Amino acid sequence: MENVEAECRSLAEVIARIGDKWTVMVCGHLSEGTHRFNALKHRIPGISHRMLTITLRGLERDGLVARKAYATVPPKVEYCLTPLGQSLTGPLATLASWARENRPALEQARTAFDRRAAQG
Amino acid sequence: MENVEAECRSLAEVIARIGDKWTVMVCGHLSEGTHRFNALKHRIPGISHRMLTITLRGLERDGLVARKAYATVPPKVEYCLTPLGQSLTGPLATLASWARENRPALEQARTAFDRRAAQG
DNA sequence: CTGAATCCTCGGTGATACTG
DNA sequence: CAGTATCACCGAGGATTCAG
Repeated sequence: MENVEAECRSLAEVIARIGDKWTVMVCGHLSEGTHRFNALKHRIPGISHRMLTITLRGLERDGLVARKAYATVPPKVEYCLTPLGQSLTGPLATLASWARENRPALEQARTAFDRRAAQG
Repeated sequence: MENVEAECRSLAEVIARIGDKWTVMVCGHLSEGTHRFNALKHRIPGISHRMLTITLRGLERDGLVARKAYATVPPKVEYCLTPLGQSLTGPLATLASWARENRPALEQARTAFDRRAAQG
């Protein structure tokens, strides 16, 4: 790594964008394919109606998610990843692999640290 | 991608952990090598004394950063990445590359979206 | 120089109700 | 079914001060 400064800034930008509470979850589920609003809401435990709307708006604004509304009654709106959004799933999967492989190490370090802190 | 559910959860965990305002910055600079507290503080524009302390504590707790204190006057404390922390820089660099390559597309999508929203 | 504690502000988030 | 608006809450983060 030579130009750490520039890498850091752009990385920090992306992390700031996708680092909120729900964005990665939404992206992950949309990487499976197109989903309707309520389908997403049902698949993502704990997300509120409002936050799903906001999260999808943000992703749509950044060109990562495409929204398709059908003028039917009742309304039907489908969301899917754009090519740009799909290109992000690769790097995210890399990070996810690291996460799965190293989660035990993280938890072990955490409990060890807390035990040391508790004892002094 | 078959098991999206599990991948999502572990990924969301890591994102939640490193997705705060300063962690990636600190990791990035420590990936260059060992640094003292004030060195980090000066290299990371805008970070407060308090937040640098908290961020480093969190990283140390998770076993990503090692802290070495010298019993001198004045005190001298050095921070560096652990092997676990170094193993994270790979996936992060992948994400950083994506960020640098696609930042123009993101900004373009954003302005286009905002223009559409402004006009109706 | 490094770190801990306190106070305070602000924005993200959730609950709810209403609209088309 | 999908989206918007309003209110209230809570915690992240900044400024400051004190300690070792």
